[in-house]
This record gives sequence, structure tokens and C-alpha cells, in this order.
Amino acid sequence: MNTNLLNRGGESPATLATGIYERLKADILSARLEPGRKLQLRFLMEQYGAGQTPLREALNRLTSEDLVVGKEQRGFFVQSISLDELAELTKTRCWVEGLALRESMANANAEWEEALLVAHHRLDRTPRSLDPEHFENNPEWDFHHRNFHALLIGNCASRPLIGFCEQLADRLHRYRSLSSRKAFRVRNVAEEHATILKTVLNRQAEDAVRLLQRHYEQTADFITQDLSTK
Amino acid sequence: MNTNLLNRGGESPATLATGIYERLKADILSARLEPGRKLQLRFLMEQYGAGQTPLREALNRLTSEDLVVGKEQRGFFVQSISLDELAELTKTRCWVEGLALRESMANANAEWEEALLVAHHRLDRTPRSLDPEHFENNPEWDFHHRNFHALLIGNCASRPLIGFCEQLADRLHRYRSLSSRKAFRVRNVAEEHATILKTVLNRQAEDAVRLLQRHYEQTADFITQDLSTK
DNA sequence: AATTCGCAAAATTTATAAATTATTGGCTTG
DNA sequence: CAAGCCAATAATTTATAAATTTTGCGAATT
Repeated sequence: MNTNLLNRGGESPATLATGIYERLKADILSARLEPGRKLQLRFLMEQYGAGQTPLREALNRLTSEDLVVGKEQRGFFVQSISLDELAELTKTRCWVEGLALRESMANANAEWEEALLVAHHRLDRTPRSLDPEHFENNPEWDFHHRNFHALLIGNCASRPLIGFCEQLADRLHRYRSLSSRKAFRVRNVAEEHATILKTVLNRQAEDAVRLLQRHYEQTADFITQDLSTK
Repeated sequence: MNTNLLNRGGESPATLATGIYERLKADILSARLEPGRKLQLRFLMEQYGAGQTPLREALNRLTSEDLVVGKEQRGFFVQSISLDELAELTKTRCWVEGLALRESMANANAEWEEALLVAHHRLDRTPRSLDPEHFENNPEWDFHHRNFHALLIGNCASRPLIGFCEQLADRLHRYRSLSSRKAFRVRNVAEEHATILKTVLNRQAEDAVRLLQRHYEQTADFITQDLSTK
């Protein structure tokens, strides 16, 4: 259902529309296309070098993911953001991923735990920022971060639930892209991930769920602070 | 996010594509377009009397709802069904609506409870079948049934969660359309709804959640039986 | 004098039709 | 009998046309 943010391993998309979809999505998630912006066909056509049909196709797909809104007869816009929505998305993610993690752990097996360990290792050895002085987001870190979280809940044996979590992650990613830099040194995210991994491997389900939820809530708190002082 | 299955109150859709989307969706949910069927543009164009653009638009929206799958360069197909998927969807719905109902009830207030009472009343007075002898699905009942269940979880204060539940309901609706008739007299669905309403109004959250989940599981059981003896 | 209402021009979205590109199946050839 | 090529079919994309909304200007009214 969801495509990678990064690194499709060289495969070029089979159809132009799919390629546009991926590029558009990446640009919205990274906030290069800022919230609320009008997406005029003409602008997009020259920006992405494609005709109207594949563009409409991409926009329509993004609409069902709530990253784009289409006002009938009046064109498409990047979905706008709000602190309310941030809170709502975070709350929902905590509920649903809590559920999913509990199930994942109920189905725990060696294979999953080992994959988790590897995913965490990869995340852990990837620098958060491209530049150690001034924060500059490292897309590779985003990729491994996303994978680690996806894997945590990925053992719950419900593809629809996983898909829903991915969508929430996407929609929240935008807020993270917007709230830049600030939490860079303040917060020790790496340690939070390590602790979560530990409790999961120890099969302390309730602790793990609590930690994961707290992880998301803290992220939201930082973003809220950052965004409301602008 | 989701549009009505029935009765838009006379408003004609603002755009052709939206109209096609609604009709296509209704036809897929009612299984008039059977699972697995290939949706050829040419066929759809004459069937729905529209050009390619609005059709592609509709198909793309349905794709993100998992009602249609698009194989690149090879066209669109109605999503196929399986007992596995039925089980997965039901399990997921039980988890997620359990969560949502608990939250709804935590936010309970008079207005919501009264709306629920009315919704149930409307459902209760609508006949299940158009013909009291031989079962013939009554679309009005579907409409009220859907509304009642939507309202149950509708007070949970999370639009994303509500949207996800609607999508699960849609995808499960197809299975119900397929497994016709059999449960018509066997099961007393009306009583199940009445009991759920009672426990909700009595604010017995855990009982209500259990009953709702059992309601969905029983439905799935009947459909499974029906479908596997064919 | 300022503001509102209405009409016409411009811009933009939506829909259709035509052209291009990819895939499938059959036929020929090695 | 297998492999490769060619024709037919179908999806994708571009280009064109129609419909709708927005914008700007001017007149009329408060």
C-alpha cells in the first residue's frame, strides 16, 4: 500500500503516474510543498514534466491518503496543518500502535525479534544529521527510523492495521519536517529507541506499549512547542 | 472521507468523476461488479457513459480504499476476496472498533446518546428484507444499519480512526452482499443491536465492547459458513 | 466619496478524443 | 518443439475542447 520514502533499489516505476505520485508524496512529506499550497495543474506540469492525466492520477491517490485535498471544480491543495490535527493524529497513533504492538508481541518469534534487532542497529549507526554542527536532516536516518517503527508493529498479523499505521506515520512525518532542528540536541531519541527495543525483547508488553506511546507524545510535544512559537 | 451509500438528498455530484466514483463504489460493495472482475476502460465507458478521465479518477480513488487493484500497464480489477481476508478484516474491526467504542463511551453525553437512540429506532423499524417471504436486501436497512454502527464509534473524537472504521466497514460490506439470504431467519440481528444499545446507554463499556465484537464475529462466522459451502 | 452589485474577460479545472506505448497471443522459423 | 517476431489488444499519455470559477472593471446606489 505504501511505497518507500527512499531508495527503491533502482527500479524505475512502471508508469509515469506512479513516478509522479512518489515524487509528489515525498515533496509533501518533506514540506517542500508547504501545507495549504495550491497545486495548480500548470505549475505541476512544468515542475514534474508530465501531462495532466498522470498528475490528476497522482493527486487523486494522495487525496485518499489525506495528504492532498481536492475542492471540486476548484483544484487541489496540499492538506493544511493545525495543532489540533497534530494532537488528533498523535492520540490516534498511540491508541492504534499500542494495540498493534501488543499483538505483535503476542505473536513474537525469534525471526521477528532478530529483524528488529537488526533494524535498530541500522538506525542506531546512522547519524541523525548530515552535519554534526548545524542540523540538516539525514534522509537515510528517516528511512531507518521509519523501518524500525514499522517493524515494531509489523508482526501484528493485520495488513489493514499496518496500512493505517503507515498512513498515520506519513501524515505525522510532515509535522516533523516542519518543526526543524530544535529538538536536535535537547532530546535523546536514540536512547528512547534503545529502551523500547530492550523491553520488547524482554517481552514486557505493557512497558513497551507505554514507552512507545510516550515516545510519540514527546515528539508531538516538541513539535507543538516549536510550531506555536513562530 | 466516505460518502453515503444511499440517498444524497437529491444533490447531484459536482463533478462527473465523483458521480462515477460513487456509482462504481456502490456496484462493487453490492457485488454487482463481482470480485476479481477485470474493469476494462472500454466496458466502463459505455456502462457508465463517461470518458476515460473521470473513470481513471474514480478507479484511482477506489484503489486507495483497496476496493480496486490496479496492476500497472495491465488495467484495473475489482479486488478479489478470500476467507483469509474476511477473517483479517473482522479481527481488525473488532480490535479497532473496540477501542473506538470505549473512547466514544468515555466521551458520552446526552446529545450522543439521544442520537444513538434515534438511529437505532430508525434501524429497528426498517424491514430487513423487501419481501417478507424470500430475502431481498433492503438498501434502506443497509443505510440505517451503517449509520447506527457509525454513530456508536462516532463519539471517539478521532476522525482518522472513524475513517479507518468506515473503510473496514466498506470492505466487509462486500462479503455480506455475497453471502446472501442464509442468515435471514436464523439469526436475530435486531436483538443484538438492541442489546448493544442498552449496554451503551447503561454505560457498561466493557460489556458493550464485548457485545459489539461478538456481533461482528458472528456475522463473519455466518458468512464463512455460507461462502465455504459453495 | 465609497461601497456594492453585476457583467464580461481570463484563468483553471474537467472531459473528450486522438496518439503513443506496452503487453498478450499466435504464427512462423530455426 | 522452442524461440523469436509480428499483429492485435489494451492501457497510458498527450493534446484539444468544453464548462466552471475567479477576477477585474465600471456603473449604480447609499
